[in-house]
Amino acid sequence: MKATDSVRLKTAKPFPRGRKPKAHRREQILAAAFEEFAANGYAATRLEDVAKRAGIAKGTIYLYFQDKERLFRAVVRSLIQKRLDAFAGTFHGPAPALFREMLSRMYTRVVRNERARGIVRLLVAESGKFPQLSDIYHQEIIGPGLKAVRQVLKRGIASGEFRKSKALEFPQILVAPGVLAIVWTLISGGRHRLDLDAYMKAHLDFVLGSLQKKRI
Amino acid sequence: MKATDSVRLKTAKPFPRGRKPKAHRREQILAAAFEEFAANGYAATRLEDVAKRAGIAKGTIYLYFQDKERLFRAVVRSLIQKRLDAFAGTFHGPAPALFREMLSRMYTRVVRNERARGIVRLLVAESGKFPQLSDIYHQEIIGPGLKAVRQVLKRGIASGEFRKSKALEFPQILVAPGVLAIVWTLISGGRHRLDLDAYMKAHLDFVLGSLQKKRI
Amino acid sequence: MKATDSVRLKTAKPFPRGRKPKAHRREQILAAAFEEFAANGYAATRLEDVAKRAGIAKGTIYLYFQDKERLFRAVVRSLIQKRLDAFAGTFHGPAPALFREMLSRMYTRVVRNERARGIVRLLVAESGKFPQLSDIYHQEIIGPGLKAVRQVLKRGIASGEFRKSKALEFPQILVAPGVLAIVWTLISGGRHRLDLDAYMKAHLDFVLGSLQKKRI
Amino acid sequence: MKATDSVRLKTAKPFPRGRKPKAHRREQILAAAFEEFAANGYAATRLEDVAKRAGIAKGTIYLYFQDKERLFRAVVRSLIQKRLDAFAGTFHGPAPALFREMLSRMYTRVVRNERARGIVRLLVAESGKFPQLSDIYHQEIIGPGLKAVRQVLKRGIASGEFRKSKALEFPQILVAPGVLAIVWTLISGGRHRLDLDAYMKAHLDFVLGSLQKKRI
DNA sequence: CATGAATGAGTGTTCATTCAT
DNA sequence: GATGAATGAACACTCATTCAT
Repeated sequence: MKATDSVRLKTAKPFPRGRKPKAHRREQILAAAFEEFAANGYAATRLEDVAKRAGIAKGTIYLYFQDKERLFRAVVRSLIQKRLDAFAGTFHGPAPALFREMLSRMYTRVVRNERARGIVRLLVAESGKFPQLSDIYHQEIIGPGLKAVRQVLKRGIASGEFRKSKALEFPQILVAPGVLAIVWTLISGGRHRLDLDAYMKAHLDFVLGSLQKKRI
Repeated sequence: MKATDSVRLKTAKPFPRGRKPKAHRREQILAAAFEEFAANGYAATRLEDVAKRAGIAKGTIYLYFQDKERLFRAVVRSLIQKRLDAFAGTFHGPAPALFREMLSRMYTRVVRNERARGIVRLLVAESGKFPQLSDIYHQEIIGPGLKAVRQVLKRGIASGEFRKSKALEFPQILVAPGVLAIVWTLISGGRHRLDLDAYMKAHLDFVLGSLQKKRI
Repeated sequence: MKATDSVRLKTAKPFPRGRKPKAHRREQILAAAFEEFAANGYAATRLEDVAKRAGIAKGTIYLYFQDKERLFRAVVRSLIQKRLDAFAGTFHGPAPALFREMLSRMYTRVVRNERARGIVRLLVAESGKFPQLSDIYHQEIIGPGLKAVRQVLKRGIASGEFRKSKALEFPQILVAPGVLAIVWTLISGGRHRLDLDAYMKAHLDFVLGSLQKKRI
Repeated sequence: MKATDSVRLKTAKPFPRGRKPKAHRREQILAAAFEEFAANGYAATRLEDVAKRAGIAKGTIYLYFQDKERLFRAVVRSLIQKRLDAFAGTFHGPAPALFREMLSRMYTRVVRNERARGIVRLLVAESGKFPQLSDIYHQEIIGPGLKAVRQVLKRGIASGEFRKSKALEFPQILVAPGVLAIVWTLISGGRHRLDLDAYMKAHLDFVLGSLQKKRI
């Protein structure tokens, strides 16, 4: 069972009319809306489809959100609730292993995560119309993420495991193959699928190959 | 003899007509359409705006394209007319220099090129609705591009300048920072701008750092 | 000598494409327009199709007719140019034979004539929007036609060949089967075709059976 | 617009929303659509006018019908719900009286019935674009109707009241004056009105005059 | 609270009409 | 005269939003 998108579970509540508790209804709508927005983009998403997916009536959405745009903003906000855990600080071990662990998490949580890819699609597709979208993500996700990468890098340099690298200035470079994999997956739609296991290995190999001091 | 409801005729008012050469009109529309589609996405683009941008009337579009979707497809097709020039084959020099040149072109032609970024935005945003979109790009651009990268890599390995690398299997990894830069630029909209000169240097530095055999 | 080509005096005919004389062009358009109007009705007829059928450009129509409605009216007017020849007055023979001849002409010229059926279709379809359409036809065709029928009937009664009949008041009744045949043909579109020869015979038989005094 | 029959809908009430029982709404639209289609033909009918006549908003139509064409087809189908009752089988009396009764019904139900005349107008005007239209009517109305006429004729012949007639083969001929009256009424639009009472008498008189064996 | 029928502004598309060539 | 590209009003159809139930 995937934790990623629990929305598809058509929870078989035996309630004939018994509605879910109100707090849940809002989440229900947000989840459905996210899937629709991520799949079709803002403009092409019809609230009717969101309602259908959420298993409610069209008008019900308006009991929880003023209009389509507010719903979209709420979706965006709802997506960043799960913060990155302070990573580097809690891990004690060799920097390469740390980096490996970090990448592994990135692939599991982001690259392989349909929900996360949907967010990236929305970011790319809708940041023109909704600039705050990217602002939020820069502040909440991208910034902290890159900071964590840089910390690992720093630690590796400090410990002598890594050589100095311009990547300190642009930690994006270290994770870029992951981003490419996301974009690739988004675009290909399954027709030119990457072997993500091998790809991640190559990614790690390549990055460590550049960071680590070479044998004699 | 009078018709009962001849009322519907609201004679159009005069406006300069047929001033542009006909052959140019189609390109004009394609260019305007590309800008609108790239900026707003397929669904959110109004043909009226395309027409306005092209400096023509809404109906004129339909003289050149059957409908909105065909216009979109035509735009997509028009974007790939400039083929990648056969690159590696014509260049004779050290592999690192070749790679540097290749990257430099990628940044100039793609990353720094608003048109190219627009294409990427369209690919990400619309490949759900228009799968052929990505198929075309895989075949025409991405495939040949990666092939070129792999050739350079191969040549470097053959000449002993590069060590063997898993990147041979996934040449994407070598250019991934460029892709990230594109996505970054698309998302940021100018608010978190990358210093592309420094970034490209870091990219090159990093990649060569991984590919090249190290001095003692 | 034809009146048409005696007028050429000034114009040295520099026509590169050698167009037909102008008078013909108008007829050409009218003919094409009639076919389209009769087939599709006024509203559903596109001037582009009329032009195509006439083998000319769309704009050319406007050199001969102010607008679609005037074209339609001109078509209507053009259709009644061939007057009914004064029929009963010129024929001298037994009334039944006269009636037979009259019906025969009706079937040949009207019922079997696609053009005439097209006119009927237009009358039925467009007389709501163009009331004058039927006025013209009442005056030019239907009225004279019925008058002729009544004359034959009168003559037959006067000569003792026919008995007195209420059909004198409503001569329509005598030709009604012909009208039905027209409507039937218009509606059926070839799928429930009437055997018009047999049908006309039955029509004549029936009408004469009612008009003629019976044997003992 | 036709002032003739818009009278039926007196729903001038500007009620905001959802006031009518849902089941009724569909009939309401069908009725309004029929009147518009019958008056203007398919192409010239605007759905906005249908909506206005039905006292609803344009979009509401689309809650009940997929598009204009489906609405049209539904209208056509709705028009044939009232079948001809099995006529001849239930009537026991002299054939002439039976025929008189039959004609009387025809005039009351069809010739004098604006709705029925509207159907005929649609048949004539739209059977080119909608061939099924006439197929349906042939099967449901015209065929059974003619069969009934033929039955009466047969019975009269069997009882010796009628003489043998070619009309057995073409029962259309017996009712043709009724069809002519419909077409006449459709075309005239009230300007050359037939005296239908007298006309029907003449029709009956004429037909019986042909069918019945004559005195001595 | 929830519903979903109803609304009507908005957009894609057509086509009568114009006019530079 | 003849052309047909260009125009823009008009109309079919969609969908965010409302509100009586």
